[in-house]
Amino acid sequence: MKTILIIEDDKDINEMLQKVLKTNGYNIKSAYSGTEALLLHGKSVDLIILDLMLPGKSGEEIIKDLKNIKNVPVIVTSAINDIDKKLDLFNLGADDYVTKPFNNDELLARIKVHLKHNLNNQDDILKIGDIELNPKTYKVICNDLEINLSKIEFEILKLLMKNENQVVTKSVLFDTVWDTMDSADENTLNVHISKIRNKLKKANPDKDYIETIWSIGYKFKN
Amino acid sequence: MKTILIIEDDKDINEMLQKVLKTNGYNIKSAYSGTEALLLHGKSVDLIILDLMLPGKSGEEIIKDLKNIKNVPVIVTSAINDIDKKLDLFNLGADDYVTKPFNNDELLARIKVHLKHNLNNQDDILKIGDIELNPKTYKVICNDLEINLSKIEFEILKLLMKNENQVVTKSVLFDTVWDTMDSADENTLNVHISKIRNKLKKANPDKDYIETIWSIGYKFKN
DNA sequence: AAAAGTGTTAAAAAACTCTTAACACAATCC
DNA sequence: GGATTGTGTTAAGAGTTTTTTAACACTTTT
Repeated sequence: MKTILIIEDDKDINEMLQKVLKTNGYNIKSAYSGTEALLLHGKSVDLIILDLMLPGKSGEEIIKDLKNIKNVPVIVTSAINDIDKKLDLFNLGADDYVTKPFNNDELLARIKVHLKHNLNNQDDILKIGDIELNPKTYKVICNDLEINLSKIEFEILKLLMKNENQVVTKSVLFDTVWDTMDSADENTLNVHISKIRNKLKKANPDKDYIETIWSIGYKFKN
Repeated sequence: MKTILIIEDDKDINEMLQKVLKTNGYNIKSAYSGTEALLLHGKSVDLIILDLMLPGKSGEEIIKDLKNIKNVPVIVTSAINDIDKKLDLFNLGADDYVTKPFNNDELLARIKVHLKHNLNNQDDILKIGDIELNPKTYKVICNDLEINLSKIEFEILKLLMKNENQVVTKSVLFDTVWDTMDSADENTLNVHISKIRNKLKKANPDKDYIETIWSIGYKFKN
Protein backbone atom coordinates (compact mmCIF):
# COMPACT_ATOMS: atom_id res chain seq x y z
CA MET A 1 0.00 0.00 0.00
CA LYS A 2 1.29 3.41 -0.97
CA THR A 3 1.58 6.20 1.58
CA ILE A 4 0.74 9.77 0.66
CA LEU A 5 1.76 12.77 2.71
CA ILE A 6 -0.79 15.57 2.58
CA ILE A 7 0.48 19.07 3.38
CA GLU A 8 -2.47 21.44 3.50
CA ASP A 9 -3.26 24.15 6.03
CA ASP A 10 -6.95 24.39 5.21
CA LYS A 11 -8.58 22.01 7.66
CA ASP A 12 -11.60 21.24 5.47
CA ILE A 13 -9.56 20.48 2.37
CA ASN A 14 -7.02 18.47 4.34
CA GLU A 15 -9.70 16.28 5.86
CA MET A 16 -11.53 15.94 2.57
CA LEU A 17 -8.32 14.81 0.87
CA GLN A 18 -7.62 12.33 3.64
CA LYS A 19 -11.05 10.83 3.19
CA VAL A 20 -10.90 10.64 -0.59
CA LEU A 21 -7.44 9.14 -0.66
CA LYS A 22 -8.20 6.66 2.10
CA THR A 23 -11.26 5.35 0.29
CA ASN A 24 -9.07 4.92 -2.78
CA GLY A 25 -6.72 2.62 -0.97
CA TYR A 26 -3.93 4.89 0.13
CA ASN A 27 -2.25 5.15 3.47
CA ILE A 28 -2.24 8.75 4.69
CA LYS A 29 0.01 11.04 6.67
CA SER A 30 -1.31 14.52 7.14
CA ALA A 31 0.40 17.79 8.06
CA TYR A 32 -0.97 21.30 8.45
CA SER A 33 2.33 23.13 8.05
CA GLY A 34 5.67 22.75 6.35
CA THR A 35 7.61 22.17 9.55
CA GLU A 36 5.16 19.53 10.65
CA ALA A 37 5.48 17.90 7.23
CA LEU A 38 9.26 17.71 7.50
CA LEU A 39 8.92 15.69 10.67
CA LEU A 40 6.47 13.26 9.08
CA HIS A 41 8.34 12.85 5.82
CA GLY A 42 10.55 9.81 5.71
CA LYS A 43 11.15 6.38 4.43
CA SER A 44 7.58 5.21 4.15
CA VAL A 45 6.23 8.17 2.17
CA ASP A 46 5.72 7.47 -1.54
CA LEU A 47 4.19 10.72 -2.77
CA ILE A 48 3.49 14.21 -1.44
CA ILE A 49 0.56 16.52 -2.07
CA LEU A 50 1.75 19.98 -1.19
CA ASP A 51 -0.45 23.01 -0.88
CA LEU A 52 1.30 26.28 -1.54
CA MET A 53 0.20 27.92 1.67
CA LEU A 54 1.26 31.43 2.32
CA PRO A 55 1.95 31.74 6.07
CA GLY A 56 5.35 30.51 7.33
CA LYS A 57 7.88 28.92 5.06
CA SER A 58 7.38 29.39 1.34
CA GLY A 59 6.40 26.50 -0.86
CA GLU A 60 9.76 26.75 -2.56
CA GLU A 61 11.63 26.26 0.69
CA ILE A 62 9.44 23.39 1.74
CA ILE A 63 9.77 21.49 -1.50
CA LYS A 64 13.55 21.83 -1.32
CA ASP A 65 13.66 20.49 2.22
CA LEU A 66 11.30 17.64 1.41
CA LYS A 67 13.25 16.54 -1.66
CA ASN A 68 16.35 16.68 0.47
CA ILE A 69 14.99 14.16 2.91
CA LYS A 70 13.64 11.77 0.31
CA ASN A 71 13.07 12.32 -3.36
CA VAL A 72 9.49 11.29 -4.02
CA PRO A 73 6.98 12.76 -6.48
CA VAL A 74 5.46 16.05 -5.31
CA ILE A 75 2.13 17.27 -6.62
CA VAL A 76 1.64 20.94 -5.86
CA THR A 77 -1.86 22.28 -5.40
CA SER A 78 -2.52 25.99 -5.37
CA ALA A 79 -5.21 28.58 -5.80
CA ILE A 80 -2.69 30.74 -7.64
CA ASN A 81 -2.32 30.17 -11.34
CA ASP A 82 0.80 32.27 -11.79
CA ILE A 83 3.05 30.94 -14.52
CA ASP A 84 6.29 32.15 -12.95
CA LYS A 85 5.49 30.50 -9.66
CA LYS A 86 4.62 27.33 -11.53
CA LEU A 87 7.92 27.31 -13.39
CA ASP A 88 9.84 27.97 -10.17
CA LEU A 89 8.27 24.96 -8.54
CA PHE A 90 8.86 22.69 -11.51
CA ASN A 91 12.48 23.76 -11.40
CA LEU A 92 12.72 22.86 -7.75
CA GLY A 93 11.51 19.38 -8.48
CA ALA A 94 7.72 19.53 -8.40
CA ASP A 95 6.25 16.80 -10.57
CA ASP A 96 2.83 18.30 -11.15
CA TYR A 97 0.90 21.48 -10.46
CA VAL A 98 -2.84 21.39 -10.01
CA THR A 99 -4.87 24.57 -9.74
CA LYS A 100 -7.57 24.85 -7.11
CA PRO A 101 -10.37 24.11 -7.18
CA PHE A 102 -9.45 20.74 -8.62
CA ASN A 103 -11.51 17.72 -9.50
CA ASN A 104 -10.83 14.85 -7.10
CA ASP A 105 -10.82 12.24 -9.82
CA GLU A 106 -8.29 14.20 -11.81
CA LEU A 107 -6.06 14.44 -8.76
CA LEU A 108 -6.40 10.70 -8.26
CA ALA A 109 -5.49 10.10 -11.90
CA ARG A 110 -2.43 12.31 -11.57
CA ILE A 111 -1.40 10.56 -8.36
CA LYS A 112 -1.61 7.26 -10.21
CA VAL A 113 0.59 8.58 -13.02
CA HIS A 114 3.31 9.67 -10.66
CA LEU A 115 3.21 6.55 -8.51
CA LYS A 116 3.32 4.35 -11.58
CA HIS A 117 6.57 5.96 -12.57
CA ASN A 118 8.14 5.25 -9.27
CA LEU A 119 8.93 1.62 -9.86
CA ASN A 120 11.13 1.40 -6.81
CA ASN A 121 8.26 0.64 -4.53
CA GLN A 122 6.72 -2.33 -6.19
CA ASP A 123 6.02 -5.15 -3.83
CA ASP A 124 5.96 -7.95 -6.33
CA ILE A 125 7.65 -11.27 -5.76
CA LEU A 126 11.18 -11.23 -7.08
CA LYS A 127 12.23 -14.43 -8.77
CA ILE A 128 15.74 -14.78 -10.10
CA GLY A 129 17.16 -18.17 -10.94
CA ASP A 130 16.52 -20.42 -7.98
CA ILE A 131 15.95 -17.58 -5.54
CA GLU A 132 12.55 -16.23 -4.71
CA LEU A 133 12.00 -13.23 -2.51
CA ASN A 134 8.59 -12.12 -1.34
CA PRO A 135 8.62 -8.50 -0.13
CA LYS A 136 5.23 -8.83 1.48
CA THR A 137 5.83 -11.89 3.62
CA TYR A 138 9.57 -11.37 4.09
CA LYS A 139 10.13 -14.91 2.95
CA VAL A 140 13.12 -16.01 0.93
CA ILE A 141 13.34 -19.33 -0.81
CA CYS A 142 16.60 -20.47 -2.31
CA ASN A 143 17.03 -23.79 -4.04
CA ASP A 144 13.64 -24.89 -2.63
CA LEU A 145 14.83 -24.24 0.89
CA GLU A 146 13.41 -21.46 2.99
CA ILE A 147 16.01 -19.24 4.55
CA ASN A 148 15.65 -16.79 7.37
CA LEU A 149 17.03 -13.35 6.83
CA SER A 150 16.98 -10.56 9.35
CA LYS A 151 15.23 -7.37 8.37
CA ILE A 152 18.36 -5.55 7.27
CA GLU A 153 19.66 -8.58 5.45
CA PHE A 154 16.33 -8.85 3.70
CA GLU A 155 16.32 -5.21 2.63
CA ILE A 156 19.83 -5.50 1.26
CA LEU A 157 19.03 -8.61 -0.73
CA LYS A 158 15.81 -7.10 -2.03
CA LEU A 159 17.63 -4.03 -3.29
CA LEU A 160 20.32 -6.11 -4.92
CA MET A 161 17.78 -8.38 -6.59
CA LYS A 162 15.74 -5.46 -7.83
CA ASN A 163 18.85 -4.30 -9.61
CA GLU A 164 19.79 -7.70 -10.93
CA ASN A 165 23.06 -7.70 -12.86
CA GLN A 166 23.63 -4.07 -12.07
CA VAL A 167 25.97 -2.58 -9.55
CA VAL A 168 24.29 -1.17 -6.48
CA THR A 169 26.60 1.42 -5.02
CA LYS A 170 27.30 1.46 -1.34
CA SER A 171 25.81 4.91 -0.99
CA VAL A 172 22.56 3.71 -2.53
CA LEU A 173 22.55 0.79 -0.14
CA PHE A 174 23.08 3.06 2.82
CA ASP A 175 20.40 5.51 1.69
CA THR A 176 17.86 2.79 1.08
CA VAL A 177 18.45 0.42 3.94
CA TRP A 178 19.42 2.86 6.66
CA ASP A 179 17.31 6.00 6.42
CA THR A 180 19.32 8.02 8.90
CA MET A 181 21.84 10.46 7.58
CA ASP A 182 24.73 9.18 9.66
CA SER A 183 24.53 5.92 7.83
CA ALA A 184 26.17 2.94 9.37
CA ASP A 185 29.84 2.09 9.20
CA GLU A 186 31.14 0.67 5.94
CA ASN A 187 32.12 -2.37 7.87
CA THR A 188 28.56 -2.92 8.98
CA LEU A 189 27.56 -3.42 5.39
CA ASN A 190 30.37 -5.90 4.86
CA VAL A 191 29.24 -7.94 7.79
CA HIS A 192 25.67 -8.06 6.58
CA ILE A 193 26.75 -9.02 3.08
CA SER A 194 28.89 -11.73 4.56
CA LYS A 195 25.99 -13.07 6.54
CA ILE A 196 23.69 -13.06 3.52
CA ARG A 197 26.29 -14.90 1.48
CA ASN A 198 26.66 -17.51 4.17
CA LYS A 199 22.95 -18.14 4.35
CA LEU A 200 22.61 -18.39 0.60
CA LYS A 201 25.59 -20.69 0.41
CA LYS A 202 24.02 -22.96 2.97
CA ALA A 203 20.94 -23.29 0.79
CA ASN A 204 22.87 -23.67 -2.43
CA PRO A 205 26.60 -24.26 -2.04
CA ASP A 206 27.30 -24.23 -5.76
CA LYS A 207 26.40 -20.67 -6.54
CA ASP A 208 27.84 -17.25 -5.86
CA TYR A 209 25.03 -14.77 -6.06
CA ILE A 210 26.55 -11.57 -4.80
CA GLU A 211 29.58 -10.15 -6.49
CA THR A 212 31.79 -7.50 -4.96
CA ILE A 213 32.49 -4.50 -7.15
CA TRP A 214 35.64 -3.16 -5.64
CA SER A 215 35.31 0.21 -3.95
CA ILE A 216 31.92 0.78 -5.58
CA GLY A 217 29.37 -1.64 -4.27
CA TYR A 218 27.79 -5.03 -4.91
CA LYS A 219 26.01 -6.78 -7.72
CA PHE A 220 23.47 -9.58 -7.72
CA LYS A 221 24.42 -11.65 -10.68
CA ASN A 222 22.52 -14.31 -12.48
CA MET B 1 19.42 13.45 -26.95
CA LYS B 2 15.75 12.74 -26.44
CA THR B 3 13.32 12.42 -29.31
CA ILE B 4 9.82 13.83 -29.04
CA LEU B 5 7.00 12.92 -31.40
CA ILE B 6 4.62 15.81 -32.00
CA ILE B 7 1.12 14.89 -33.16
CA GLU B 8 -0.78 18.06 -34.03
CA ASP B 9 -2.96 18.83 -37.03
CA ASP B 10 -2.77 22.62 -36.72
CA LYS B 11 0.14 23.54 -38.96
CA ASP B 12 1.06 26.71 -37.06
CA ILE B 13 1.08 25.07 -33.64
CA ASN B 14 2.94 22.04 -34.95
CA GLU B 15 5.69 24.17 -36.43
CA MET B 16 5.86 26.39 -33.39
CA LEU B 17 6.26 23.34 -31.15
CA GLN B 18 8.95 21.94 -33.40
CA LYS B 19 10.88 25.18 -33.17
CA VAL B 20 10.54 25.54 -29.41
CA LEU B 21 11.50 21.95 -28.68
CA LYS B 22 14.40 21.98 -31.12
CA THR B 23 15.90 25.06 -29.54
CA ASN B 24 15.59 23.31 -26.19
CA GLY B 25 17.75 20.44 -27.29
CA TYR B 26 15.24 17.84 -28.35
CA ASN B 27 15.19 15.77 -31.47
CA ILE B 28 11.81 16.07 -33.23
CA LYS B 29 9.49 13.87 -35.22
CA SER B 30 6.34 15.53 -36.40
CA ALA B 31 3.01 14.15 -37.58
CA TYR B 32 -0.16 15.89 -38.69
CA SER B 33 -2.50 12.94 -38.21
CA GLY B 34 -2.85 9.85 -36.08
CA THR B 35 -2.12 7.42 -38.86
CA GLU B 36 0.99 9.33 -39.82
CA ALA B 37 2.06 9.29 -36.17
CA LEU B 38 1.71 5.52 -35.93
CA LEU B 39 4.18 5.16 -38.78
CA LEU B 40 6.70 7.48 -37.16
CA HIS B 41 6.39 6.06 -33.66
CA GLY B 42 9.07 3.56 -32.83
CA LYS B 43 12.17 2.68 -30.98
CA SER B 44 13.77 6.07 -30.95
CA VAL B 45 10.80 8.03 -29.60
CA ASP B 46 11.06 8.98 -25.92
CA LEU B 47 7.91 11.05 -25.41
CA ILE B 48 4.77 12.01 -27.32
CA ILE B 49 2.86 15.25 -27.41
CA LEU B 50 -0.60 14.43 -28.67
CA ASP B 51 -3.23 16.93 -29.68
CA LEU B 52 -6.75 15.66 -29.23
CA MET B 53 -8.64 17.40 -32.01
CA LEU B 54 -7.63 15.32 -34.92
CA PRO B 55 -9.63 14.46 -37.99
CA GLY B 56 -10.17 10.74 -38.41
CA LYS B 57 -9.26 8.51 -35.45
CA SER B 58 -10.21 9.73 -32.00
CA GLY B 59 -7.58 10.63 -29.47
CA GLU B 60 -8.58 7.65 -27.38
CA GLU B 61 -7.93 5.25 -30.21
CA ILE B 62 -4.64 6.85 -31.12
CA ILE B 63 -3.29 6.77 -27.60
CA LYS B 64 -4.14 3.09 -27.35
CA ASP B 65 -2.36 2.30 -30.60
CA LEU B 66 0.66 4.36 -29.68
CA LYS B 67 1.07 2.75 -26.27
CA ASN B 68 0.78 -0.58 -28.00
CA ILE B 69 3.78 0.12 -30.19
CA LYS B 70 5.95 1.50 -27.44
CA ASN B 71 4.97 2.65 -24.00
CA VAL B 72 6.43 6.12 -23.63
CA PRO B 73 5.02 9.11 -21.74
CA VAL B 74 2.18 10.85 -23.57
CA ILE B 75 1.31 14.46 -22.87
CA VAL B 76 -2.12 15.30 -24.22
CA THR B 77 -2.86 18.85 -25.30
CA SER B 78 -6.40 19.95 -25.96
CA ALA B 79 -8.62 22.99 -26.26
CA ILE B 80 -11.32 21.08 -24.43
CA ASN B 81 -11.28 21.18 -20.66
CA ASP B 82 -13.85 18.47 -20.14
CA ILE B 83 -13.22 16.47 -16.99
CA ASP B 84 -14.71 13.22 -18.31
CA LYS B 85 -12.57 13.33 -21.41
CA LYS B 86 -9.54 14.01 -19.23
CA LEU B 87 -10.24 11.06 -16.99
CA ASP B 88 -10.79 8.81 -19.98
CA LEU B 89 -7.40 9.70 -21.34
CA PHE B 90 -5.62 9.26 -18.03
CA ASN B 91 -7.22 5.83 -17.86
CA LEU B 92 -5.91 4.96 -21.28
CA GLY B 93 -2.41 5.81 -20.22
CA ALA B 94 -1.99 9.53 -20.78
CA ASP B 95 0.63 10.92 -18.43
CA ASP B 96 -0.38 14.55 -18.49
CA TYR B 97 -3.13 16.76 -19.87
CA VAL B 98 -2.43 20.36 -20.79
CA THR B 99 -5.21 22.72 -21.78
CA LYS B 100 -4.75 25.01 -24.74
CA PRO B 101 -3.60 27.68 -24.94
CA PHE B 102 -0.63 26.56 -22.90
CA ASN B 103 2.53 28.33 -21.86
CA ASN B 104 5.55 26.93 -23.69
CA ASP B 105 7.76 26.98 -20.63
CA GLU B 106 5.21 25.03 -18.65
CA LEU B 107 5.01 22.45 -21.39
CA LEU B 108 8.81 22.20 -21.37
CA ALA B 109 8.79 21.74 -17.61
CA ARG B 110 6.21 19.00 -17.85
CA ILE B 111 8.16 17.28 -20.62
CA LYS B 112 11.19 17.29 -18.35
CA VAL B 113 9.22 15.74 -15.50
CA HIS B 114 8.00 12.86 -17.62
CA LEU B 115 11.34 12.20 -19.25
CA LYS B 116 13.04 12.20 -15.87
CA HIS B 117 10.70 9.49 -14.64
CA ASN B 118 11.36 7.21 -17.52
CA LEU B 119 13.42 4.50 -15.88
CA ASN B 120 14.96 3.43 -19.12
CA ASN B 121 16.65 6.74 -18.90
CA GLN B 122 19.46 6.25 -21.29
CA ASP B 123 20.18 9.89 -21.08
CA ASP B 124 23.34 9.87 -19.11
CA ILE B 125 24.78 6.80 -20.76
CA LEU B 126 27.77 7.90 -22.77
CA LYS B 127 27.75 6.25 -26.15
CA ILE B 128 30.57 6.94 -28.57
CA GLY B 129 31.16 4.66 -31.50
CA ASP B 130 31.20 1.13 -30.17
CA ILE B 131 31.86 2.13 -26.58
CA GLU B 132 29.13 2.57 -24.04
CA LEU B 133 29.71 3.84 -20.52
CA ASN B 134 27.00 3.90 -17.88
CA PRO B 135 27.92 6.22 -14.99
CA LYS B 136 25.15 4.86 -12.80
CA THR B 137 25.84 1.18 -13.07
CA TYR B 138 29.57 1.52 -13.62
CA LYS B 139 29.31 -0.64 -16.68
CA VAL B 140 31.47 -0.25 -19.75
CA ILE B 141 30.70 -2.09 -22.95
CA CYS B 142 33.12 -2.01 -25.84
CA ASN B 143 32.49 -3.81 -29.09
CA ASP B 144 29.65 -5.72 -27.38
CA LEU B 145 31.97 -6.99 -24.68
CA GLU B 146 31.69 -5.91 -21.10
CA ILE B 147 34.96 -4.73 -19.63
CA ASN B 148 35.87 -4.29 -16.02
CA LEU B 149 37.50 -1.06 -15.03
CA SER B 150 38.68 -0.13 -11.59
CA LYS B 151 37.20 2.96 -10.02
CA ILE B 152 39.98 5.32 -11.05
CA GLU B 153 40.15 3.87 -14.53
CA PHE B 154 36.42 4.33 -14.82
CA GLU B 155 36.54 7.95 -13.70
CA ILE B 156 39.30 8.74 -16.17
CA LEU B 157 37.48 7.15 -19.08
CA LYS B 158 34.25 8.86 -18.12
CA LEU B 159 35.92 12.26 -18.09
CA LEU B 160 37.59 11.64 -21.42
CA MET B 161 34.37 10.44 -23.03
CA LYS B 162 32.43 13.38 -21.66
CA ASN B 163 34.87 15.58 -23.52
CA GLU B 164 34.84 13.58 -26.70
CA ASN B 165 37.25 14.91 -29.33
CA GLN B 166 38.48 17.55 -26.93
CA VAL B 167 41.75 17.60 -25.07
CA VAL B 168 41.45 16.94 -21.36
CA THR B 169 44.46 18.48 -19.66
CA LYS B 170 46.35 16.54 -17.09
CA SER B 171 45.57 19.10 -14.42
CA VAL B 172 41.85 18.70 -15.09
CA LEU B 173 42.25 14.95 -14.84
CA PHE B 174 44.08 15.25 -11.56
CA ASP B 175 41.53 17.67 -10.14
CA THR B 176 38.59 15.55 -11.19
CA VAL B 177 39.79 12.06 -10.47
CA TRP B 178 41.98 12.75 -7.46
CA ASP B 179 40.32 15.33 -5.28
CA THR B 180 43.24 15.76 -2.96
CA MET B 181 45.51 18.73 -3.39
CA ASP B 182 48.71 16.75 -3.51
CA SER B 183 47.71 15.32 -6.82
CA ALA B 184 49.33 12.08 -7.79
CA ASP B 185 52.52 11.70 -9.73
CA GLU B 186 52.38 12.33 -13.46
CA ASN B 187 53.53 8.82 -13.94
CA THR B 188 50.54 7.49 -12.06
CA LEU B 189 48.29 8.87 -14.75
CA ASN B 190 50.38 7.26 -17.47
CA VAL B 191 50.02 3.91 -15.83
CA HIS B 192 46.26 4.21 -15.58
CA ILE B 193 45.93 5.35 -19.17
CA SER B 194 48.06 2.44 -20.21
CA LYS B 195 45.82 0.03 -18.36
CA ILE B 196 42.67 1.50 -19.84
CA ARG B 197 44.14 1.26 -23.33
CA ASN B 198 45.04 -2.36 -22.76
CA LYS B 199 41.55 -3.27 -21.63
CA LEU B 200 39.96 -1.44 -24.53
CA LYS B 201 42.36 -3.05 -26.96
CA LYS B 202 41.44 -6.45 -25.64
CA ALA B 203 37.80 -5.74 -26.45
CA ASN B 204 38.49 -4.17 -29.82
CA PRO B 205 42.03 -4.59 -31.14
CA ASP B 206 41.45 -2.48 -34.23
CA LYS B 207 40.82 0.86 -32.63
CA ASP B 208 42.82 3.46 -30.77
CA TYR B 209 40.45 5.41 -28.62
CA ILE B 210 42.72 7.52 -26.47
CA GLU B 211 45.14 9.88 -28.10
CA THR B 212 48.10 11.43 -26.32
CA ILE B 213 48.38 15.18 -26.62
CA TRP B 214 52.04 15.74 -25.96
CA SER B 215 52.79 17.52 -22.71
CA ILE B 216 49.16 18.64 -22.34
CA GLY B 217 46.88 15.71 -21.74
CA TYR B 218 44.71 13.15 -23.48
CA LYS B 219 41.86 13.10 -25.93
CA PHE B 220 39.12 10.55 -26.55
CA LYS B 221 38.76 10.53 -30.28
CA ASN B 222 36.02 9.16 -32.44
C1' DA C 1 71.79 14.72 -30.51
C1' DA C 2 70.04 16.27 -26.22
C1' DA C 3 66.14 17.19 -23.51
C1' DA C 4 61.66 16.48 -22.19
C1' DG C 5 57.82 13.74 -22.08
C1' DT C 6 55.50 9.13 -22.47
C1' DG C 7 54.59 3.79 -22.25
C1' DT C 8 55.15 -0.43 -20.02
C1' DT C 9 56.28 -3.64 -16.55
C1' DA C 10 56.96 -5.52 -11.99
C1' DA C 11 57.06 -4.89 -7.23
C1' DA C 12 55.92 -2.24 -3.09
C1' DA C 13 52.48 0.28 -0.69
C1' DA C 14 47.94 1.52 0.22
C1' DA C 15 43.20 0.79 0.21
C1' DC C 16 39.58 -1.98 0.61
C1' DT C 17 37.09 -6.33 1.88
C1' DC C 18 36.01 -10.71 4.42
C1' DT C 19 35.43 -13.27 8.29
C1' DT C 20 35.30 -14.20 13.00
C1' DA C 21 34.35 -12.94 17.50
C1' DA C 22 32.64 -9.94 21.07
C1' DC C 23 29.38 -6.88 22.89
C1' DA C 24 24.99 -4.37 23.54
C1' DC C 25 20.38 -4.44 23.05
C1' DA C 26 15.62 -6.09 22.25
C1' DA C 27 12.18 -9.57 21.99
C1' DT C 28 10.63 -14.01 23.45
C1' DC C 29 9.96 -17.84 26.46
C1' DC C 30 9.69 -20.44 30.51
C1' DG D 1 11.87 -12.04 36.76
C1' DG D 2 15.62 -14.21 34.63
C1' DA D 3 17.32 -16.95 31.01
C1' DT D 4 17.40 -17.59 26.09
C1' DT D 5 17.49 -16.37 21.52
C1' DG D 6 18.11 -13.27 17.75
C1' DT D 7 19.71 -8.89 15.75
C1' DG D 8 22.76 -4.95 14.77
C1' DT D 9 27.07 -2.89 15.37
C1' DT D 10 32.03 -2.60 16.26
C1' DA D 11 36.77 -4.23 16.28
C1' DA D 12 40.76 -6.84 14.70
C1' DG D 13 43.51 -9.64 11.72
C1' DA D 14 43.93 -11.99 7.53
C1' DG D 15 43.22 -11.75 2.80
C1' DT D 16 42.49 -9.50 -1.69
C1' DT D 17 42.62 -5.88 -5.17
C1' DT D 18 43.93 -1.52 -6.59
C1' DT D 19 47.05 2.27 -6.78
C1' DT D 20 51.39 4.08 -6.73
C1' DT D 21 56.29 4.00 -7.22
C1' DA D 22 60.39 3.13 -9.67
C1' DA D 23 63.10 1.64 -13.46
C1' DC D 24 64.00 1.55 -18.14
C1' DA D 25 62.85 1.69 -22.97
C1' DC D 26 60.74 4.49 -26.16
C1' DT D 27 58.94 8.76 -28.67
C1' DT D 28 58.51 13.54 -29.66
C1' DT D 29 60.22 18.13 -29.50
C1' DT D 30 63.86 21.54 -29.61
